[in-house]
Amino acid sequence: MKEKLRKLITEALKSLGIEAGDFVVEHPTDLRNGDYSFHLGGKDHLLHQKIVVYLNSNKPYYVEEVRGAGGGFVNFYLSTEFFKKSIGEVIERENEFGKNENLKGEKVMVEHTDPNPFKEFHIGHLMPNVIGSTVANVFAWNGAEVKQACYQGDVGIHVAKAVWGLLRGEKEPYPAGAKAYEEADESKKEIQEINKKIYEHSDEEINKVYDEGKKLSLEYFDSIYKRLGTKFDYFFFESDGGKIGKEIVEKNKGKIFEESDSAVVFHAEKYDPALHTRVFISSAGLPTYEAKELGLAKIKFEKYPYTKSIVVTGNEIKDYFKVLLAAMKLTFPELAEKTKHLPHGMLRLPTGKMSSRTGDVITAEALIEEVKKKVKGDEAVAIGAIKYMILRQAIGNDIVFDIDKSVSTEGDSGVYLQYAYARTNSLLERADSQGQTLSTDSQGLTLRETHGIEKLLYRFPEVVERAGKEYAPHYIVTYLTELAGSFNNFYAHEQIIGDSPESPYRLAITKAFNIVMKNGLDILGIPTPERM
RNA sequence: GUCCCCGUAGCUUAAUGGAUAAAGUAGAGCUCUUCUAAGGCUUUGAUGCAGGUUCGAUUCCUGCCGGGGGCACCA
Repeated sequence: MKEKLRKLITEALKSLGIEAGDFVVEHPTDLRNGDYSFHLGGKDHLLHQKIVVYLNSNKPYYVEEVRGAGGGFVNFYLSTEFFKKSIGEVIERENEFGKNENLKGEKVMVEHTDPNPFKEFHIGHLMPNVIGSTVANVFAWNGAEVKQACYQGDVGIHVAKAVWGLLRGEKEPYPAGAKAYEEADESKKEIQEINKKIYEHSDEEINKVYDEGKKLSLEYFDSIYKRLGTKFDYFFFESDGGKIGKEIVEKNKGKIFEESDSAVVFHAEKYDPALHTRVFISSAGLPTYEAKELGLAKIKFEKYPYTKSIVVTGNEIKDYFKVLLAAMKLTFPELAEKTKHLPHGMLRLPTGKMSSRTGDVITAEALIEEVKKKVKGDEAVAIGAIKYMILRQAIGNDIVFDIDKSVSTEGDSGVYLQYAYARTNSLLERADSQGQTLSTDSQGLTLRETHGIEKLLYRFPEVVERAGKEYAPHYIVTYLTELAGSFNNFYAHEQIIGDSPESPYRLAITKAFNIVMKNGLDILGIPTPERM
């Protein structure tokens, strides 16, 4: 639609002998200002008038009227015919409505969640998990072939800490190891020794403890993915990335990487003054996360030759990732170009609530259980509430998770959307059982009376498209919330004007709303209970 | 010290350089009693400060104030 109008405007300008220049077709925030509008800039009133007159006398069926407005805006009001047709289109395409093929042929890999074996899956992992899988869905709806990957830190000092704890029979191996590492020099040395042995796979006893612990950890993660509805296509491990990464760095030592204090580093500030030096291979000869990630990029591409690789992680490694990309640009320029880092904020809880027995770490499961308590044990509602809270705002900002707000039944919550969807299910079912039919012919209902629900429904595909272009799933959340509000409004208003509830047109709108809500929630990964 | 991110109604958040800065919630008032009131209507209320660019700035630039994060062997 947007493109059609853009073309229309360009043609109009051309036939008026005006340079097309830059203009943006957009939705006015206020529906009274039309369904679409554009602005030419400058303040040539005469020109402005000429365009409006021209467009009005050459308008296609889908435009009802073109009006000039103050400040040089030109507003398009779409026709009733268009809206009726769009409702029909929603119903016809059903669970395909909203999909487009903009990214057809693209192969996208989204890496997210990345929990570390031997450690807990805490609330911090919920952010990348929810954001990553939603971004993956959004790209799929835009026509791309999408694979989801999980990268797990199965080697490194944190693992050594946990193994140290396991070897001593500690009940909570990781916290015990972490504490000992900080507090006792002797333990620190032991842990570093273990770390090396894990890399080398050289000690029988450690291998046994390690393998068993890793297996248990992965099973534990699997159970959480199941609950959250996450589906990974690939699992990568740091132990794999490390090996290859180290080779890559060593091959380029003296060229890209330099030796310094017996470690191998990359002086990123040489290429960009805003960046800093980072260690790629430690003085103990072990690859750091930087080198591992370099190796990972290669492994990923060999498994799945992507055209785009998205890595979802926390904000705190934003600068580090820039350094990594700078290094990748020199080693694998073609991969660096395809890599996009998507940093997100932290998930925090209001202080004082939910202290965890294991210390200051709160597991994802504990949070889910806590939310469940508030919703009569309904897992689908609890998961939806959590996902909604994460997705409702722009990626990158911190979130203070307020449990009570997350399960609020009014306004801004996942429950509200799930309820709106479930409600239309029963309306449709009732109508169906009474043999009522739907029709997109308005039968006496005018658009004014329907309060603009159609004016939102047809926009769904645009929202999906924009969410993909800007990595902004929150556009979809905002849209669905607005749509649900509009539907309530529409429904309440129908009661007031006394129209028959069995109006075929109303039924058609209800059906269309039901479809869009379902599709939207599917993209967000929010469960859609049929009944509530 | 330096680099990056953030600062919008009481609170939580929106706003591809555009129109009277948008919602939810909280506050005030009103509304049904046949279909889910988990609803609807009305109302109060905001861009940290000072400049600059622009026809037009929450958005871009500079400085300041305030909060968070990174800055060599953790990830």
